[in-house]
Order: sequence, then structure tokens, then C-alpha cells
Amino acid sequence: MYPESECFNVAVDCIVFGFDDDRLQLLLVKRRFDPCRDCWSLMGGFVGRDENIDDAAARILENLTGLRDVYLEQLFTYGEPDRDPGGRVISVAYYALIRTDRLDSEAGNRYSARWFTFENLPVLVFDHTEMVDKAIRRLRRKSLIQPVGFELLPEKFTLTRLQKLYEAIHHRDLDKRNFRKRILSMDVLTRLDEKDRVSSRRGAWLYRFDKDKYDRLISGGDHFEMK
Amino acid sequence: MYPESECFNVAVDCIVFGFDDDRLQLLLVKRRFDPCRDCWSLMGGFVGRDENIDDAAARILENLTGLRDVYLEQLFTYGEPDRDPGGRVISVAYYALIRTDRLDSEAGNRYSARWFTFENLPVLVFDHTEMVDKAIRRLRRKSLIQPVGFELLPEKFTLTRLQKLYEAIHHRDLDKRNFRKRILSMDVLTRLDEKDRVSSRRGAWLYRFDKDKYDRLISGGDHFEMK
DNA sequence: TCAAAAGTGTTCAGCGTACACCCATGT
DNA sequence: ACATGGGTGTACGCTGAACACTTTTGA
Repeated sequence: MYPESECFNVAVDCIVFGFDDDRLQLLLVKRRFDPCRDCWSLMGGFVGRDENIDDAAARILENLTGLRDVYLEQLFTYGEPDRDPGGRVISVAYYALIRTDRLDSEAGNRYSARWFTFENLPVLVFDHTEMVDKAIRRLRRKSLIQPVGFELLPEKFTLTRLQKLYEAIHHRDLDKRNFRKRILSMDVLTRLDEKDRVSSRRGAWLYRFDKDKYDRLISGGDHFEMK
Repeated sequence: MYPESECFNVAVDCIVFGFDDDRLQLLLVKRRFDPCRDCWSLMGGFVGRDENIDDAAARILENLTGLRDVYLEQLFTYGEPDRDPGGRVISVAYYALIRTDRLDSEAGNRYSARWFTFENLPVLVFDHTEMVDKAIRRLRRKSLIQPVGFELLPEKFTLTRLQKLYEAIHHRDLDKRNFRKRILSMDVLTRLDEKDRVSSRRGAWLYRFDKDKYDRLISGGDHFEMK
């Protein structure tokens, strides 16, 4: 501690993305204390004395969802002096991608958590809307260069479902053939010997995400070039 | 203030890029206090009680360089509990692009500041090397999609000089014709009726950066697409 | 037999890349 | 006259985008 210096509460706020059939969703909680009690808010919490910030984010997310090992990435740090009317709080925003099928709804209940369709969010407290806005832009960019978003689907999924996810992220229709070509050319999917017969009579092949191939892809740099 | 919560020193560290003829450079200071007195370090300082973080970064940078209105962008927040052996400090890293020709060397002297060639940096304190690493990656990526780096040159410059800058940023030789085609196609440069005769007998046209065109370019989205 | 989703290929345009020579001028 | 850096154009391959029909099968 450098005692001659100012001292701040440091919080983490989590932008939690989920995907349900064909809509991108956001998990929000109702604040249980003042200021802004009962307003919709991102899930947040304070960083602990001996805790690193990533761990704090993971802990807070686990409290809310009961999930460990979810995709979690630091987004941006917000520090306007008056951003929280309850006092000066510097907040490090993280965004998370979770599989809604794995969600522990018990955990969510404790926080009056609710999923909202991304295109239809309520007013949020403080600067949380700004955080969400930055998060979706980051997610969109990321999804173009990395096969992100497998984090948002159940383990086995059809290509149509994956396409629906990308369409939800980008809020735009995609061409089926081009999409499949593109995704398959990334070479991170394994087709299973199994079909999903729920969504169609004919049945659609199920795929699984191949983490090994993915890791090799990632380590191959940022996929930006200039020569 | 939320008194039931922990309280942290919050600092800003600045990764200051400059460009001198044909080398990318970094402005570093020698720490004047323990721990790690006399070690090379990024320029840093603590956030003030009623100051937002961007302003803190700008203030700290102005202390060091005497410059206002420099390009400054938040990079990442570092919060390992033991990152600073002097106490728990959460640090928000920013990177800055400055024109070395505008640098006030008086200001720098107070901090024993020195420019280092980017490819030849000294060992840095704490996690500062990690910060620098993230900053250069961000700068590289940014430079591919935005005409960043005009911030690093004097107001008037030749295309050769601009190319040298890009080569320094990417640490790679670029093809002259392709570079010029690419840069000019961005349509953010204005050719002046003036030549630089220092670097060659023939003389090279000087260009100026056109901020209006640039702003229009930026507002046109991230320059990533998916259809 | 029909409805509903799955699956599949080709063409074209634009962009990034490789590549080599003449120009203008000061000494 | 020559040395030095400035300036220019073209050909090719790859990638992204547009585009429509057949297949399967349960009801």
C-alpha cells in the first residue's frame, strides 16, 4: 500500500452472453441495494484484497451461474468519478460467454437474475449500457477472426444452429453455403456420427468443437497480415 | 465509498511510443523511489480522488512530456496482487503516440526519461514488459485498419517516411508501391505543394494528414465485415 | 404427396501481393 | 555523368459474395 495515495473501491462487472435458439441474450440482475435498488444491472462485485481481477470476475460469475471454466475476457475499465452515485468505484468490465443449457437456475434466483433478449434490453444502471455496447462490438469483431461462440452452444450442435448464433451476434442474415464453407474451412469442427432429429424430419448432422485444432489455430497469430 | 469493501491504490502506466527516423521508440523513466529505485519503468502515477482515469493518464503524460492532446488509448488493467512489491496497486495501462519533434525535453529531464529503441528495451520493473507487449500488438492491429501513426510523425511528412514508420511498427519491410497504393487509397492524406529536399536530391512530396477525411473513415465502422 | 429443413458448387469481382524500371536533381 | 532516393503500373491468385436447386423423411 502506498499510504500517501488515494484509495478506491474496485469492482468487476460481468456482461454475460447466452444464446437461446435464435436470440442472443444477456443475463442481468436486479440490484438489491441502494443506490438504484431494483434496477436492472450487470452482475458485479468487489475485488478482494488478495484476489487478482480475473479471479474476482470468475468468482462473481460463478456466484451468479454456478459455472466454472467459462469464457471470460477483460473488456475495459470504467472510472468516471460519478459513475456510481453510491460512491467512487472503479469498475473493470468483463464479458462472459456461457452455455445456457449449463446454467444453474438455482444460483440465478438468489440474485433475481433474468435473461433478456439482446435487442430488447431494459434500461441499465450507471454506465452499464455503455459496457454492454462495447462488449457486443468486441464479440462481433472476435467472432470474425476466431471461432468464438462455441462457448455459447451446447457440446453438440448442428451447423444451422451455429449459423443462427452468428446471425444473432451480428444481427444479420448470413448465406448458408458461404457460412458453412467458411466455418468448415477453419477446421475446428468434428462431425459426429449422430444426427439431430428434433429440428427437421431429415435430421441434421451434429458437430463438436475440436479444442486441439482450435488451440493450434489461435497460436497461429492474430490472423492479420500486412506485407 | 462502500466502506464494507476493500480499497486499492489505482495507478496509470503509460506506454509512450515515438518514432525517430527509422526506429520505433519507447519513452521510459528511471524510478526515483523504492521499490526498484533506479530501474527502468513505464511512466506512471496514481489516479486522483476526483479524476477520471483518462484524465489521470493525460495528466501523467503531460508531466512527462509537456504535451497535451496526444493520442492516448486505454489498453488493459493489471491487478495481480503481487505485481508491485511495494503494495497492492491496480494499474490501468494506456498507450500514447507522440511526435518526438514536439517533445519538451525539459519535462523529461525531471524524470530521467530516455528514449529506447523498441527492439532494444531494457528490463522493466514489475509487469511493465507485459504491458509493452500488449501495446505493440494493439498498435500493430490498429495500424492495419486505421491510419494510426500520423500521431507519430511531424505534421508534414513524405510517403517514404510514413512507410518507414509502418515498417518500424511491424518490424518488417514493406513494398513501396503496394504501401503507397494502400495508404493513398485510404484517402486521408493531402499532398502539399511543397517538397522535402533533405532526404534526396530530387525531393519528395510532403503530405499532411486530413483529419476530416479520417473522421469520416472511422465513423464508417470497424472495417470488418461478414455477409 | 407435401411441407420443412438439410445439404451442396460455381461464378465473379475485388483486393493483396509480387515484381523492375525510369525520373529528377545536386554534386 | 553519376549516385541517390522518388515515383509509378501490371499480372495473378485468393478470398469473400452472390446465387438455386435437390434430398430426405415424417406426417
